[in-house]
Amino acid sequence: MSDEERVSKNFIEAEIDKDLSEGVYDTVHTRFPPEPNGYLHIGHAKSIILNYGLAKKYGGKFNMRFDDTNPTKEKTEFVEAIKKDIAWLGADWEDRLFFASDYFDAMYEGAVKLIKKGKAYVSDLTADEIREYRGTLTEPGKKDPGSDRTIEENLQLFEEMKAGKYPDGSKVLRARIDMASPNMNMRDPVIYRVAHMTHHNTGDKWCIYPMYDFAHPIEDAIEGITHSICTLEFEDHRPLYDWVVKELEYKMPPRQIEFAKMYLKNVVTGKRYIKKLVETGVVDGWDDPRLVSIAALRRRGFTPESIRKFVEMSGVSKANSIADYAALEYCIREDLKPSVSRMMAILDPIKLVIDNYPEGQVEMLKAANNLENPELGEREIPFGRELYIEREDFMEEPVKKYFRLFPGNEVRLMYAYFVTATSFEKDENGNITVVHCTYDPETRGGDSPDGRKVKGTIHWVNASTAVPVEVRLYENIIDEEKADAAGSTYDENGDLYLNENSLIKCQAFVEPALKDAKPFDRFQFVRSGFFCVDCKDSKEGAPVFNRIVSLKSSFVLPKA
RNA sequence: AGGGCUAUCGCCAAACGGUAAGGCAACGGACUCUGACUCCGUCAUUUCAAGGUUCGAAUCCUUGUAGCCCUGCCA
Repeated sequence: MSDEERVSKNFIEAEIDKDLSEGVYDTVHTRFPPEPNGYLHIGHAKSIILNYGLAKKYGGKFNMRFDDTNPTKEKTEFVEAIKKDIAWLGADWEDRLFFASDYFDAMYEGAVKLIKKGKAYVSDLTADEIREYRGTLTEPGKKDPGSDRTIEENLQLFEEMKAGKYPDGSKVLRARIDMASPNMNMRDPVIYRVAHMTHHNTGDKWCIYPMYDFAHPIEDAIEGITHSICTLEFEDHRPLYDWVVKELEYKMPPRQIEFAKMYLKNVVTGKRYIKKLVETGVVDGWDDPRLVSIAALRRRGFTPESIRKFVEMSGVSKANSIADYAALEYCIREDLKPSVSRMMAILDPIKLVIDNYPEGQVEMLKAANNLENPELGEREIPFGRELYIEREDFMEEPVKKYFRLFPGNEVRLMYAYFVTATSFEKDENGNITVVHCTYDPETRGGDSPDGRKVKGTIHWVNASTAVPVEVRLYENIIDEEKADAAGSTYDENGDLYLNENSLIKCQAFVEPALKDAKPFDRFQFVRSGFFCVDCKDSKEGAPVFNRIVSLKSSFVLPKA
């Protein structure tokens, strides 16, 4: 048995197995049904991957469907964005792209059928009155006066609603179920409302629109969905879902199964906060790399594979949960580790001058692109007398167990030579600006012929050929402490709130090969993390790098 | 006359009456031309609590406790 087969089934798969073995269904057909009223985020990704994965696993089908039954909130603009995100995640709906609005005729017929069965009636109550009549959580509701109407009356009234005879809010169609039900959803729910609105798909054809609870089961049934998977808050709606498919007499009614949404720790998810962040200019839109919309994750540099892995790793259950962002980070590292080139970039530079290296000379040195994956090949890097190294790679007075550069210490310049620090210069503020060293010409390539070892290896970029680029670090949405250090604040609910300090921009120096990096190219920068070329702000010859994730841990100076 | 759902390690999450998987995180140690990676090791005598049934309980029963959802003409 392989590791993969050993992974236990989640509870939805267990239910599907049961349905299949009992002959309730002979196939599995799932769907992802977003309302086109905004952008998709990591939470939706879970639903998409779950639904698509289930269909694939059981050799069934997966539908894409826009649940567009409320024209007041929906826009065509979102339809395209959502399709793009889902396709990017790898969920393939083939030729099955549907709109709930395509079924408005069938839904209308369904409503007429309910009226004819005496299971629905037209109400004249206002929205406020309906609320009053519905009762409370502990008191039963009251009978709607409209429920005494005859079938003929209801039929005519509903027809007139459809014909546009009544203004918005004046009449609704209600399902006749149980005004005393402890389940509020069953207290004669409204199933059709009047709304004189232009729909993004059907235009002005309709002025009555079905409600979610009535429309959704019909959509599922029409498409032959077997397992209608949704989130926990719809659990109380399941009796109504079942009521609709039963009263409408569908031969193979779909079945609703609910799972718990998953939240991520320390990320901004609330729509109104994001809106505020956009309005105040803290973020540059819904795809700002600090956010967790699918588009933001894509722009930041996450891969579809990493998100899929994250979802699979997280599992599915009915217990509310908040996942660690660290798990997402793990997934992207795992994906990128073997697949991207490992380049050298200096984010916080100081100069290293090799005093015994010939002035003006530049030589080319070979470097493996990824030592763990030889398929990625090699490249040549220019090397010269003056280099940039990381500020943290030199210490005037080394602390214990520091084995990088300090006066008198020998280290290896990665893929280059052994060097020994000799002296250094400071500016008027006492900051080190230049470190002087000598190199051992015998150690070209990074090994000493006499077998001498060095404890430290540091990375570098040749100063005369270095390319200055903008590098963006997003430290603070990952970890609470880092967020605090970066000056982020929290709202009254304790949710993390970003401010302008949440983004750190550095002017970094990179290898010349990186000058022509294209949007979405990904690299590992030695000891700095994984980076992706920004798709919005990069220009020809001047890539901007977003840090996707840091390496697991960076060197922290021990306390002196 | 409220109803529904959930509770297993810091975080996810298996276990379906047969004696607490796995992953993330964390912590040791080895290795290293990235203080990364990799490797090796540690990490729940106990499953929200208290009772009960049973040879045997995370699983069944009882009673509590805590959290989430529901009173849109939103989805």
